[in-house]
Amino acid sequence: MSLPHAILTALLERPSSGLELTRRFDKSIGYFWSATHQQIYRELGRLEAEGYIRALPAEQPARGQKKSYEVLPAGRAELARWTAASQDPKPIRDVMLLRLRAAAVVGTDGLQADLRRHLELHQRQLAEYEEIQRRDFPPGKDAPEDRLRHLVLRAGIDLETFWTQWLTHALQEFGELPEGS
Amino acid sequence: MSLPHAILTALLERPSSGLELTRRFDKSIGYFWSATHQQIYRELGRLEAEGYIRALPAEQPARGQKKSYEVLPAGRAELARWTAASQDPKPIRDVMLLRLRAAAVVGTDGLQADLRRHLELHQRQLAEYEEIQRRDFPPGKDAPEDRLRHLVLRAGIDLETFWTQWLTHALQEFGELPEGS
DNA sequence: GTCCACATGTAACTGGTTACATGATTGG
DNA sequence: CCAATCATGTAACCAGTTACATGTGGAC
Repeated sequence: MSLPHAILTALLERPSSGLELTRRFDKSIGYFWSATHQQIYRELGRLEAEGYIRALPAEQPARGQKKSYEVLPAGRAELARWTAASQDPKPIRDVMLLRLRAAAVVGTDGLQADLRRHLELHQRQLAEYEEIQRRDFPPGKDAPEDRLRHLVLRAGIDLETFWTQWLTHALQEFGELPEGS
Repeated sequence: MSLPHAILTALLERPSSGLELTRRFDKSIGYFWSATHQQIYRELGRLEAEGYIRALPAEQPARGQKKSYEVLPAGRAELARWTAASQDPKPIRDVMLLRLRAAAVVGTDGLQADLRRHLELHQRQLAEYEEIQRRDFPPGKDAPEDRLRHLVLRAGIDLETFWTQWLTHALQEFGELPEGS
């Protein structure tokens, strides 16, 4: 049940229409909680029905018309409740690790190329995060509420750093592995 | 579409019944791809229908009777195909990061306790992985097919290490943050 | 014989994904 | 007026989750 709360957070940061939210979920919040426009519209409907948000201005009844939402007090309260509530961390769920485990049984043919591709993708993501860090969090001047946002960004940076290192390591092992087993 | 391939891998490592698989998915493979017994039985049915696996011995027709499965050549081929096929990495999807981002808007009240709890859980998981490493991969004698399994374990160790460090860092920031904002 | 653990399953629901539908606005 | 783009939505499907159902075999 995280998507509604991701949307509430985004709307508190800035009231938006469905499409604007969709675009923001392609970056920013989307870096650690992605969503498609179908999910977002469905969830906006539910949130409005529950009285957590409301459509902003003059009535725009239907399709094709832009409709912006803002968070109501009940929505803010629900988000605060959810943020403070205890939640268990989810175990890792990663396909590449599964593929490596499978490769230990059926052989490593063809895997190397995709490992290299993933390494490149993670390096690119890491560079993007570091660019954001340079731009939004120059050293030595974090405003107090920016501290938390910087913390989140650093998690992204550290995770991508982990992947690049691990994949590099994996490719080294592959270099030393006998062909196709 | 990863669960069937996780099951094929597990069955190749050792033919098993549904319940045995369920137990093995509580550790080992389950460390990076978990599954409940309901999922496993459903998937075993599909895999058998597709001719990737077959029930092992004398016919045991129904409920209450143990039923073991082994992988057929077609199943092994499918697993090899899947392992080698190019697949995009999934973006991060983490509730704690979302909660921190929300806390930047609605305040950090109550979050600190759960951060501490998560830190403990990740430390415990890390210790468990390191114990497995000591037991199964003593330094200096990795057999070639064990190399890949060790690589997977090291990913788990490094990820838990990342989380413990990041959570420690986050708690330090919280110590310096003004109360409840 | 009854209870409990073992073992296999069904049903209903939820969140996420993919494909498609429909209306409004704007540039040519 | 036509095509492209913006914007909102519907429908069908799939994987994972939760709750429950049913049968077997052994301990007492």
